Amino acid sequence: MGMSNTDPDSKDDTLANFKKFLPQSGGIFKPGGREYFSEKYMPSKLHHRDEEIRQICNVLAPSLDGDAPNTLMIYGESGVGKTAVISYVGNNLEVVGKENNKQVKFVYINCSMVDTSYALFQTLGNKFSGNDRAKTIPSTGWSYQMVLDQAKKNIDESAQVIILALDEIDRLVKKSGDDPLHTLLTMQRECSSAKVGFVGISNDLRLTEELDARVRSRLCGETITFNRYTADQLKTILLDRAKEAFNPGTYREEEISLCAAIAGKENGDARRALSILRTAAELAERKKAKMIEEEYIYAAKNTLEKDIIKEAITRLKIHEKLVLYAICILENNNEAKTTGAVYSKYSNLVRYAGMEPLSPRRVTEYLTNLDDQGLVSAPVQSSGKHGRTKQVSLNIPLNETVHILEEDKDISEVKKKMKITFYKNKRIDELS
DNA sequence: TCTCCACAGGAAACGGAGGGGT
DNA sequence: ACCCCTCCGTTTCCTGTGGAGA
Repeated sequence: MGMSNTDPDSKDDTLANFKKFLPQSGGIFKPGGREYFSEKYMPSKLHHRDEEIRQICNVLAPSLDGDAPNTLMIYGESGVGKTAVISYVGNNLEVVGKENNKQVKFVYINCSMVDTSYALFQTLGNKFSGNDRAKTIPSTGWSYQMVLDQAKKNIDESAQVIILALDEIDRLVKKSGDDPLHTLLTMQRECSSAKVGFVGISNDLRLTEELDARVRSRLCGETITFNRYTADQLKTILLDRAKEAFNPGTYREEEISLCAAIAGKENGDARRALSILRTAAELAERKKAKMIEEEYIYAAKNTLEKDIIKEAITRLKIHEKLVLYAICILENNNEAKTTGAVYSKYSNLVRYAGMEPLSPRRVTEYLTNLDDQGLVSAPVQSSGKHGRTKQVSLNIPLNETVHILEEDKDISEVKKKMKITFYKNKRIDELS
């Protein structure tokens, strides 16, 4: 029932629509070329990290002699190749170990997904469960002590040299403190057959300041810091990738340089440089252009920035969106944006929709969150007699933000119930 | 120098969802 | 069937605090 399809042409239209997306011969990308830009893609050559790779190999080398290597900390901002380098070295270590009959196991855990003690030891234990149901630890249900015991048993029974890389370890510490690390170090000591070496990877250079002294001293054996890529270095990385992903004659060195220069100026983030280039190629292909031109690079930069904002906003929880919406309204009305003002605007908004507002404490946390994500800045300021409060300001264009929010499914549903409208550049009249 | 505002932000606890062992 | 566990988003309760004005 419902929409019966009586139009004989509609099927063909659909097909025609799909055809537009089929790779064109003479397009920018080679067939399958897009995968060279995926996060998972591991290039055969990691440019400009020879020295870092050499140092890491030096530290980890004892594992090939059956010893646990010294603990290694790797610092560096995002997009400087930390994860790529450690995976590269780790995988090679396993291969070389196998060739020489010295079993080494490389285990990589990203702590942004695994950020509690329980989750860490569950994940770790299951890396050594060998798909044996009796050894597998469920994601919840067991007591913490049981998880610890089983994980330790699994690890020790493997009787291997293990290199455990904990990526984004600063996230783990931020959420769960240094407790999990301390337990990990104790476990390492208690293992009799297996030998465990740690590699900690952190975006935050001040990580160790937050650590307890006993953890700090044991964790910081060796330290390697990755510097940002310069524009020149980014250029060789991009050229390499372009050669693999694009058809010959569809790009020039000039445009690649521009791309590298943009990313280099910002923060030397290779991931960002690559996504600008990918998006530029995507735009060029859609416009049926023969080459990637300068204009596509700039356009790519713009759309990416918008996309990032849009994605960040869509990922927010409903009440976070509502808080942001309240901030937009205050901004539009030129009213003060203190914590209290934001909260009362937000709670009004929510009540108009017949819902219950969250507690002020929670909203304060949301504000800090929005600040962390860069959508607003909310520094605490003291105005003496008028108390201490966050002074909130939007970090993103007002009109665009409102547009995104009002398009958003969550907000538009709430708005329907609200009997309240937000017109561009017009004051809101709140109905009671 | 003291006061006192308007919150900041830590600690604990809650409740219900998702999952145990016996 | 029963009582146990942890996790997550949240509330409740709380103590701490920068600085304009008295």
